[in-house]
Amino acid sequence: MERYNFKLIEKKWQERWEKDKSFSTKVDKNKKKFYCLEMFPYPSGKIHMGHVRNYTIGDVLARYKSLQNYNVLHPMGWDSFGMPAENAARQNNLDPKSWTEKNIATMKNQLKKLGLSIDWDKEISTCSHDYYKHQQEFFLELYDKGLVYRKENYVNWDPVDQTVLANEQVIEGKGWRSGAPVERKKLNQWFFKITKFSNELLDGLNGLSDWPNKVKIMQQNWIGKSYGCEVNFKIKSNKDIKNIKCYTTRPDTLFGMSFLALSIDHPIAKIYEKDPNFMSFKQKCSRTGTTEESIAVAEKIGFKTDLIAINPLDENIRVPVYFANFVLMDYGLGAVFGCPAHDQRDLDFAKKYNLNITQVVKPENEDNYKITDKAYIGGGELINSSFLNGLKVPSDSIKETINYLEKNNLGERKTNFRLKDWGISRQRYWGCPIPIAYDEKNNPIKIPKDLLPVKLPEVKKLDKTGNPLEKINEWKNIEINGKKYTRETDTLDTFVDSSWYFLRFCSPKNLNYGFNKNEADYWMPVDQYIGGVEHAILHLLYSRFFMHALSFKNESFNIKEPFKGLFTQGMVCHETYKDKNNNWINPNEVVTINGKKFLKEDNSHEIKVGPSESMSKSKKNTIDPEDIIKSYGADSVRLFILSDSPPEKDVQWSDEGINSSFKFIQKLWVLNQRILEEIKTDHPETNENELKKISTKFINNVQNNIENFSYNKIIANFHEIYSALNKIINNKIDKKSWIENYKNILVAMNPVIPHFSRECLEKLEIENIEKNIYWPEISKNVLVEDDVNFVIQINGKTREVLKIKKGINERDLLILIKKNEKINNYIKEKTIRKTIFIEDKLINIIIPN
RNA sequence: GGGCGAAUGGCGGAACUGGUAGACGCGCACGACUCAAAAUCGUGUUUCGCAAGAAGUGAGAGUUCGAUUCUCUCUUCGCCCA
Repeated sequence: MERYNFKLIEKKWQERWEKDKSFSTKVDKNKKKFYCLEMFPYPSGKIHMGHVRNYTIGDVLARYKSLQNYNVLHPMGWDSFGMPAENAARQNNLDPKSWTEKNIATMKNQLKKLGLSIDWDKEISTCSHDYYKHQQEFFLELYDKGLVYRKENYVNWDPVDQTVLANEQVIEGKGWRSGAPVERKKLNQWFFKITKFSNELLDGLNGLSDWPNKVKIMQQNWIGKSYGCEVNFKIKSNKDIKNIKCYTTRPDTLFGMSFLALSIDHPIAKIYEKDPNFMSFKQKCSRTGTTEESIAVAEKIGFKTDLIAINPLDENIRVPVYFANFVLMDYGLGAVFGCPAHDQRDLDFAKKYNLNITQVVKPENEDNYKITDKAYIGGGELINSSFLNGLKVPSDSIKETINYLEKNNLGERKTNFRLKDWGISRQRYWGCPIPIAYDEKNNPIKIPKDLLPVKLPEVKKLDKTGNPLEKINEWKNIEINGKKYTRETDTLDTFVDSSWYFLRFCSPKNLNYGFNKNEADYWMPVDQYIGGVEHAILHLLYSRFFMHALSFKNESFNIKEPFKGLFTQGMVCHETYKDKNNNWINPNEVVTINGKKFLKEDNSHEIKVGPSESMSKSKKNTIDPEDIIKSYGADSVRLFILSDSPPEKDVQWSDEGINSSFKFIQKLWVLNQRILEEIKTDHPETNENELKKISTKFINNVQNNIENFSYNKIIANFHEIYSALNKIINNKIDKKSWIENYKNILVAMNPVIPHFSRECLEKLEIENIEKNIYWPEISKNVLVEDDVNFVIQINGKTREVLKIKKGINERDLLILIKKNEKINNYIKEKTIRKTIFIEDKLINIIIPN
């Protein structure tokens, strides 16, 4: 028999699809739409297995929905601005643009070989002028709405490379490339006012029923709404400071207060700037990075002022005021009161500076609880708190304290958010220029719309340090309406690029605006968005914000939630290998002999096998999809990447696995030829309905499993239908029935192995086949069986399973099973105490032991 | 430290709202074909036991006629936040 030649067949269908523009879609209001989107890739060079998994999952769904006659939008583009291009350019002396374009060409070609049902006419690339032009328009639109502003903010500064570092480029407080200790530096930066929508972004999560719960919880925690109050402290001082306001979620612990701590960026700090001791303290603080984590890990240090704060609940409690490195200016009010007994950070601080530790919460049922090295943060009842004593912590205590503070004008109930405004300035070349210029007094002006896009100047070579845009004077210095200006040299965070690309896909060629209303209204929101969980917070939150921002004060656009459904897939893992010198070894340098792994070039050199970990270049455990497609074909890869694990979990790549998928397709091909042979001889008048039954069951299972994202079970269904067909192939089945049912089976396989399925469908020689390929309607009554497997239990243990006609009642059943020798051995000579009877399912007979 | 989730054969994993635990695949074993091997096909494969049977879903309890599924405690691991 002829072997399945995937090389020829996959090429044939990919060319056919491309020629026929099979996946190109237009707005069609008579059809239900389905917008299926996978997170677009960064063009880093080649596709990796993570892409293969992501896009295969999406493609199965897109093809399935197409077969169900949805109008499916399934586009692809490139998240093509960003640091890797810049780094590669610096290292290899080339320009980011051509590096990026080359990568896009390579990866596009690779994606095509996977046989994805993508509408390539809608391809976009965020680094192209016709994309970022509209982004600049949006920036200005948001600017006009008051959602963009400029302020001074701290950044991670690498003093050696003279550059700003992203948080992930700071490793243990040092610059990732230079290794120099990172400093805090203040820069003027642009911000999106995401906090304006804190409440909306939080509440909006409730409507997202097709999102994984864990992602919603992560976003909820990130937004971090807290209920507390602002407390006003009177200050005793010889300076002109009368009071300080603190934000707290635990006003009920006020009686345990032993100090007040200010951020070094607090306005009061200005007064101390003449004090050299304070300045050296500030200097010390600036050596800590800007991330919350680095601040949390850093040693807690303070600078004692001459101020004394008075407890608003009892003016006899007077405590010192410190500046402290763990207080952040942009959370709350940049000032907190310290209650060491019930906050670990405060306890560490108090021990260091010998401050009082007063316990004010007594845990329930523990009368002699003592605070030692650990702060007590649980509930209980208030003690040592004067008129608040006995209140239940935290439920009553917080409420009552705030009531008291408000009544006596000592404080005010406030909700607070952890979410900070989104800093969008990046001191980088390879990004979207910010459409702003400055006059000689450094006042920003908008670049007029008719001068957009502000194009990036081309550079042939990047210097090793600093931002090249600052050095290109002919670009930087401009004239607008005869006046001289200097351009903004920062570019936009690439998260901005990806915050609206899904909207651009609706009308990728629209020239005068980022999208066309008609098309956006039809396609949006994305019905199913698929990508890695690593974007669960930032990318998804920023995209949601961007849609809120576009909808804000806008009567013609109101799409606040861009992603109706979200699915987060797991990673692709592989075993790791090391040689005797502990060097990582790539899987394709390893051979297996008698179940042991050896170095390929030297078969006597055994390899240490490490645990399976997510594929990464640093551990060298990557498998190149292109190699795999070349030797096994796209359908085998698609089949395997879905088969072993549920898509939301990690999957282990293995040679045995891909090999078995390949062999399975070969087996399906052999089966296909046998069926074609079988169909040639008609057996009219035969009343064979077994085929109808198994095909209906198969389609039903596949359908359910696609809709529940149980893609691994679809592959199990494929194996089941294979063996079922193998069993009945020699039954006398009439030709019409064969063609109809087998066609339906092939269609149901199509989303996963489209080339194979399409080729087999062609071989069936059905007239006008193209129009006949649609997801089969199944008649559920075919699935209804006359007999059921009835479970007979004795004292809760299954003793027998009987095939019995449906609808039997308990009495008849008991008569029947008494005739069964095995069961009767258990129950004869015993009194039946009780029976539990569940129709068509189970009987449990309870007898004395 | 907090939040979320997971734990089932040698391995990846099935088991719909509590009702036959281990679908399907990998691996392994045996058999067929072959001088032989590969490939292919067939059979078997939770553990103990020759068998009848018994035990069994991380550990321990609980609810129930019946628990992988529900409740509580604990252990380990993963992810996110700090």
